[in-house]
Amino acid sequence: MILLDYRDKRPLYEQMAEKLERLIVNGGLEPLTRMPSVRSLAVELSVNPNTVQRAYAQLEQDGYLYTVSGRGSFVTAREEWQENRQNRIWQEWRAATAQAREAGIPAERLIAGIRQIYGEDGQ
Amino acid sequence: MILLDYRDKRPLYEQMAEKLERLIVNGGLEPLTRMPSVRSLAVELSVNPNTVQRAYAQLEQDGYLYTVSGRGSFVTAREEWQENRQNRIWQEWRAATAQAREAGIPAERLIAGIRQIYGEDGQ
DNA sequence: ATAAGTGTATTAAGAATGTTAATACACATA
DNA sequence: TATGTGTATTAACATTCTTAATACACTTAT
Repeated sequence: MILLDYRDKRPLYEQMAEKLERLIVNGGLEPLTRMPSVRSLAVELSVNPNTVQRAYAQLEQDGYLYTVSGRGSFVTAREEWQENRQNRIWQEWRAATAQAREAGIPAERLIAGIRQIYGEDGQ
Repeated sequence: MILLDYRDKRPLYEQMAEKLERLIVNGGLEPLTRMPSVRSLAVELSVNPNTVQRAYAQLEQDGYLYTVSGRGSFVTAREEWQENRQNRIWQEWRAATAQAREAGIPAERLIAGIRQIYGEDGQ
């Protein structure tokens, strides 16, 4: 399913969470399907079950997974995690924009920045 | 000059740097004037000189101070630190905007956000 | 020259935090 | 009731961070 990189200096659970998130965002994990159990994935990757649990908890916190007690963890429906993700990013963007205003960057410059970033190739 | 808050859980140097930055940004410290020496401010606040040094180093890194060897640390000219500050904030804003694009937030929503944030009272 | 004032580099001790593992618990279902 | 699920708790270990002690380098006034 995923592969850990031991040259990566980040903690295992963070690395796992990031790889799984990317997998979900890129459609590599079908919504509503069950994730591997904490223990089975732990065996597969040779780590402690708690490490997998922590990665799952992070993904659940971010809305990518949900858990049914005793049955397992499942991938959230696309529309749902997409909305959560957009809300998080939107909050951060607003904070960055408020800072820009406070620093005296004119609104016109921001709008020009949007044109540039949204214009680069795609869209 | 400044006062440390011991209920604040952040490290001393960070607290000092933040308070001094605010002081400079708000015009409480005249550009081109000398800062208190590392040792004198350390005595005044009852901390180790290295702690003050670290705060000063941070401020210098961010362009708020500059140092003349053997003579002391001085407040940077307003235009200069303002430009540094805007550059930092601009970089962060661009990153946030690129993320917004990747998450599928439409450009129009961002532009509306700018109107709202820049419109709130002042301008 | 030299003393006193500046910032800075180096090192170490200690504290605080973060990460992983061990273990036991609670729930669901075959 | 046995097996499979996620979760809570605790502890050990590692890592990072913070502060202090000390010595160094430079400038300037005496």
